[in-house]
Amino acid sequence: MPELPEVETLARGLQATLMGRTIVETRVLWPRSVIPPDPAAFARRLAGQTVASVGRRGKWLMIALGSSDVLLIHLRMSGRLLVESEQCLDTRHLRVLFLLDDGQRLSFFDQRKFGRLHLTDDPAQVLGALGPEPLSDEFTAERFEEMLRQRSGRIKPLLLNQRFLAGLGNIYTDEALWQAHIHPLRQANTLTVTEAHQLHRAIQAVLQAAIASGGTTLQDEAYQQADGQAGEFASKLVVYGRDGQTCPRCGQAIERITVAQRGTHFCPQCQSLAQGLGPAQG
DNA sequence: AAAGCACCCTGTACGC
DNA sequence: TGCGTACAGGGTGCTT
Repeated sequence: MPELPEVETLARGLQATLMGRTIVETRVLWPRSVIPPDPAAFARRLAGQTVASVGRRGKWLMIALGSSDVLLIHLRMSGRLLVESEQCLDTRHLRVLFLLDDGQRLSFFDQRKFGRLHLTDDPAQVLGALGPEPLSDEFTAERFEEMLRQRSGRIKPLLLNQRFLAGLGNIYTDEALWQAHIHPLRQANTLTVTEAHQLHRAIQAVLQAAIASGGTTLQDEAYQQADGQAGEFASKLVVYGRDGQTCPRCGQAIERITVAQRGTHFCPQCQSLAQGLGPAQG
């Protein structure tokens, strides 16, 4: 599933390809993929617009256009964006198609139809509610520790909450918690200062390593970089999808439990719950 | 504030 | 073989 590293990789790839390109024509094959949901208006508004820049905020891809319009794209579960040549004819799961002035096309595929293309001149309305960027200068260990102190919920669902922190999904949350030796059910405000700092470092390390590998492409999965390449990080996952396999740190079997309706992978030995489920003592 | 659930979808994996 | 059902996932919105 596309999380921050996958969207970042995609944004970098698209930046090189799309900068300065003009959208000649837009074809919406699945109307619910676009916001506002009037495909004709969506297409009309995009016609003739030129790409000024491609960026990312959380899991949102941002394509800034020549006007004040921004095309915000969320891939959700199965969305894919590919720049293709004109003779590419695979239209399976194709939802939106942009014809570009250089003869190429930008194709939005989305098997499960959860993804959204949001055309707006006020991106803050969509992005404003997001928590801090985990790789930004503002996201310091001290700030993270402060954020955690104010929350009494379980750490895993909290990390998945995009209003708390932007960009983490199920895969990198499990990996970061493993790296920081923290059990997914730990209550956020019971983490020690040391643990909070470890988790902060783990989140940044996991995201940076994944970006360096071009993201994670799971088997039978849709995610691809803008040129269609698979990401290389899947082989470096330690806990995600590896239940039953041994923990490379201690040799214990990785377990899979359900937390807040999400499959959760962790090492019961390294990520002990013993240090504190309830409120901090003394 | 926290937690649970339904919803949006489809392909795959399973039981019968 | 083939049908029905459970499940995976991110995010929103509702209820408790």
